[in-house]
Amino acid sequence: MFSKACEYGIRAAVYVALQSLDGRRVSVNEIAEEIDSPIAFTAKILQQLSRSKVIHSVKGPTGGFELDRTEMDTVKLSMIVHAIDGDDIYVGCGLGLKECNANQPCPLHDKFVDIRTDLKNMLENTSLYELATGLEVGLTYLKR
Amino acid sequence: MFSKACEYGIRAAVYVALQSLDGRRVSVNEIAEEIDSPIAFTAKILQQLSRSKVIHSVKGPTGGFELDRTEMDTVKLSMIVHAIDGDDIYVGCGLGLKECNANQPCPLHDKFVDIRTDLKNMLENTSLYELATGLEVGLTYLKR
DNA sequence: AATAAATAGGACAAAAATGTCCTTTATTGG
DNA sequence: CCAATAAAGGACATTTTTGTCCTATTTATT
Ligand code: FES
Ligand code: FES
Repeated sequence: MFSKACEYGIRAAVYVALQSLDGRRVSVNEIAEEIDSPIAFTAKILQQLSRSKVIHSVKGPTGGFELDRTEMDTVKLSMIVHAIDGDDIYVGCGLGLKECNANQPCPLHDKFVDIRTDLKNMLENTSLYELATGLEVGLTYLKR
Repeated sequence: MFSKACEYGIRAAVYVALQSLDGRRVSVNEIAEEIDSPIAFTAKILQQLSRSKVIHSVKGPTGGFELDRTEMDTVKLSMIVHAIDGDDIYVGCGLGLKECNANQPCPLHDKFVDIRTDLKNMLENTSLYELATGLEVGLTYLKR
């Protein structure tokens, strides 16, 4: 469904949001540890997220990654997925035709578009805040 | 969503079904031509589908790939996806945790499972016959 | 100013997915 | 039997994704 990079990216962003709720800024090392991901690879992904304004980065001692409270509401999963995986998942044809086109649909088009639309809506309506709060309460996990 | 191999596999299987409706057996070359896919790679995928009993293969002159009419109804997309991409799409965690586990869910679990279940149902309820008939009537396309 | 801590970024490495080529095996028809 | 045809399969090549390592840059602290 999502690339590894995207999975790590979402988990990382949720962790940053969670810690930002307590006003804590977090380092790449801490993030990678807490979401159980390869450190250097995670660093690349955090760079991408930072460039796409999904999270903020601060250099130097006491630096790290953070998010302000208001952004946790406005940043939706769709932005993260788009920043890392691009828009294939939103506009691509399920059977791999050049583009999805309702005028010359592939045999799976109608059924596929239904699912894709649900997925898109879900991603567009899910904020980092929402995901972070479940974690805070101890109901969900970013690693096992 | 699906791998390239899986996309080609579905398109190939639908084309085989379509031609089998007319009692025509088709070669790898014809299939690759008609679904616009790389020949040798398509051959490998057809081998997989044949081994998984999704389609039948016949060697030698006048050989090729075919499906009997009754199988077109019983073969569902879920079988093709499972044969080629495995069961990740059915049982994997959306955020990449080792396995999807409702007792220790990732933050996206509930919402992800909804989508995944819809996708699973769609694949399990869609037969090759259904997809082939749309093609036959000229309403859908396997290449553009 | 010097040091140290932290992200940014480039170059490289490994693994997986995608794709190609060639030989083998089975089968048909002459 | 022989030749031709088509799938099966093994080995290899290319591309993409995933992952690592090292250096540069920024900045807080002393
Ligand atoms: S054309 Fe294939 S999903 Fe729309
Ligand atoms: S645990 Fe992540 S989707 Fe179920």
